Amino acid sequence: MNIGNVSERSGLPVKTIRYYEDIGLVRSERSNNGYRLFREDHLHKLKFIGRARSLGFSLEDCRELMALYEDRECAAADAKEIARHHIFRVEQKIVELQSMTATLQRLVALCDQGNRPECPILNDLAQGQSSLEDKEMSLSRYREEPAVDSLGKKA
Amino acid sequence: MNIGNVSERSGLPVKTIRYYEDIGLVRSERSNNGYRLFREDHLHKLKFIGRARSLGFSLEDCRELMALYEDRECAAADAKEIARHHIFRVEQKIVELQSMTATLQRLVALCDQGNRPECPILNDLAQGQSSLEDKEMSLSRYREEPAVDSLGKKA
DNA sequence: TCTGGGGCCTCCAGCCACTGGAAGGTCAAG
DNA sequence: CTTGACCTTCCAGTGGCTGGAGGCCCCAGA
Repeated sequence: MNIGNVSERSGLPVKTIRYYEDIGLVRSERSNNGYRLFREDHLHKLKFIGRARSLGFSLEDCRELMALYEDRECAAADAKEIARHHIFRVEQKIVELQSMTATLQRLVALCDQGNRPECPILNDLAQGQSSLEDKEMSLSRYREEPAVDSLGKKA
Repeated sequence: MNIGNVSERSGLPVKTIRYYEDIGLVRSERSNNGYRLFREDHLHKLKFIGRARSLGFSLEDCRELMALYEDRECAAADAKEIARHHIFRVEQKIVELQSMTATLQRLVALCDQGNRPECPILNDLAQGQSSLEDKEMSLSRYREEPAVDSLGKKA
């Protein structure tokens, strides 16, 4: 298989596959013309990575999970550990984002009520306490773990 | 005020403040020795940005919000629009993350039940359907909006 | 007056996970 | 023989910082 074919069958962009090879996440042979040559098991690995990525695992996580998958001894416990840790990070992130939207929604609601000369959103950002009853949110820092990275990508 | 002072009072790292100046988000004067010189209104702006960032707004959002804050006419509606759009993105992100943890938790639960020779997590990643009843999750792509970026940072 | 230590400066490189583009080689169809 | 799709490499950029090198500046203490 050439890379375009693998891309189609794995759902990963061509550039991404090349990038994964670059950082040593997958390997490939070469045919005489210099083109990358992929076999079924390469494709399999790429799908594995794609699935793990879609669940939010980092590429380093993927590397570990793949290694576990390769040498199958006692892998389950380790994989579970990685997954559990990942769940923890994702849940933290969710709480954080929920807290954000809650605050923003209160601000927008205040805006909707109108009958105020100034914008409550901008005021809150400027003073950090103008319009909201519970001010804990404002200016609170979210500087914890490296956390879960964004999965939003352009298709 | 020197930059260290501003850093302390705004809660933003020195490097970050310099970076914000670099990208033209804030300005500063210079004293004779070449040190950056900040006044109260610079500090005010930096706090504004810090608060907006803590609510998940991008630096581009911050730029817009600040511009709205500067020239106060009809700013409220625009600010609300930005906030609303931001809420939308964050909520999408939350749903996405919830779906992830749900899947992962099912996998970990399967792992905990034991009495399987192989690890359900790794199997699912490898086949995308081995252990889960509802397979929609696996290999589903999350390629939408540029989305909300990670807020996890090292302190 | 010297010295040390802290704060400040600029510039460069790196993080993650790609993505875009330029410049060029290869291959199959018409 | 040309066209156009596909492949190659390499370089640069994204966002939002962060770390480090190398070098001023300034003040307190000996």
